[in-house]
Amino acid sequence: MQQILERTLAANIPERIAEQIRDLVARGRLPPGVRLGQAELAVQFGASRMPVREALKLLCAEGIVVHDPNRGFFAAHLSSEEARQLFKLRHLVEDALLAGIRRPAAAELERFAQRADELEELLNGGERAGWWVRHREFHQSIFDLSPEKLIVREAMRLWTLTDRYRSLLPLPQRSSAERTLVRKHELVEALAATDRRKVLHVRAERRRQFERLVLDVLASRNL
Amino acid sequence: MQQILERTLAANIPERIAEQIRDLVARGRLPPGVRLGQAELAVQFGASRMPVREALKLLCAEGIVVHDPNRGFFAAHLSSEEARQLFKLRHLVEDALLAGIRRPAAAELERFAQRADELEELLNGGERAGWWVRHREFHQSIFDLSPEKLIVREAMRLWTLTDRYRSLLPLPQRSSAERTLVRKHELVEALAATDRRKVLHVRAERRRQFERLVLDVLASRNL
DNA sequence: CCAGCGCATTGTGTATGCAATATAGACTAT
DNA sequence: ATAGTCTATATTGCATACACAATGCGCTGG
Repeated sequence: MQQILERTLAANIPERIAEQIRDLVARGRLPPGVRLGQAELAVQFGASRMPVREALKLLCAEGIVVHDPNRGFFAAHLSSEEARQLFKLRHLVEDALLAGIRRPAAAELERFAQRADELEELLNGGERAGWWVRHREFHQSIFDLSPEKLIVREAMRLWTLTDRYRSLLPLPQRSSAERTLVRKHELVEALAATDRRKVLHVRAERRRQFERLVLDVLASRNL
Repeated sequence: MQQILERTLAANIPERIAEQIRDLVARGRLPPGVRLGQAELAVQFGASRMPVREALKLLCAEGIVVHDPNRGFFAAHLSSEEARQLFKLRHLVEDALLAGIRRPAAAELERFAQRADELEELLNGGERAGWWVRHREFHQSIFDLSPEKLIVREAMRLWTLTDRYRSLLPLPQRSSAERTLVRKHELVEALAATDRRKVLHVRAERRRQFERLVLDVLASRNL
């Protein structure tokens, strides 16, 4: 089970570990409520308990891990109530953010289109693993068109928090996935036309669709 | 300079230390950009470097401390740009929050009025130290009228972040302080009447006033 | 047989030690 | 004189070690 630290851009160990754990949680690999033993994780990541501890504290601050003092760290539980509030915040923050994005340069537009194509490829290839991270990157790069960096960070934090709920969702159907991709290209076109209203609208619709799916699943499981 | 850990409700050491440092930063005792050496703080708080480190990481996640890997922790800088974005978020979040508060029970109303009076007393006594923490508590108790606990936490986080900027402000003039108090009692009345719109309006106005003051000071100092 | 208590075990929280990295100052060469 | 480099020092980051708290189990007594 010895899982090695994958090479990433982050220089320091705690962040790398946090990234890994975040991913494991997001992909449902570490189910909600599970105990996150420090020693166990330490050997899994080939580090000592201290960086692991710091990573857990980080995730704790992000809200995807909870910490009972003297008892330990646990993967945070999911609830429809939390989901609702998270989405409410996301709607507020992302709408405000997208309302103020600048027009992308030609090279950036190129890159957006390219990324949208990549996403299409990944989807056709049936790879679900890489999909969500690329998906996230794609939208982050859109957010980055805003000069309000602090708000962008906030938006991404909320994105991460809601992302945990994706693991609940069934695999996206082929048809719905295609609809999503159409929307992505719609988005790129809107960006090209500097049609902020359109960008905002497309994103908001997508977000609300996601929200509906999540809340439905949660309701059906009495969470 | 041996500063002892004051007794507080928090059980664990890192949180207590974080609280202290947060306070020192908020009161301008640790000016922006200053180096926060781990060993130094450790001896000041009579603890070892590890809890201090965790406290710093905590504050780092909160955004009032920044961390250059392998270089150390520093008190975060202030900037009008950050302030603007923080206030933008506060406006969004608090407006949404206050729009959904419930009517306080009779006992709670009593408590609000009492707190407003306490604030008046503190102001007359010229005590500036206790004022801001009471002020904060007062508004937190209003936020707590919302069932959306996660959003309340978010609001308080943003409150803390903007609170750093208070240290820039000159001492409130007597007259303006009285105006503020009038507004507080206005607020309590609006709460009593379940007039959400009024509550929202009073708070929003206050917030924008604070924002203006902060941005003016920052502008005058070319920050 | 069950409830309550005490002990052992497990795991967290904190302290200390050591290696690695950044910083400052002096020295050298251009 | 100034820029560059090398070295000494201070500080961070991680690992190890130890103290303490919580949990679970067995034992005893009712």
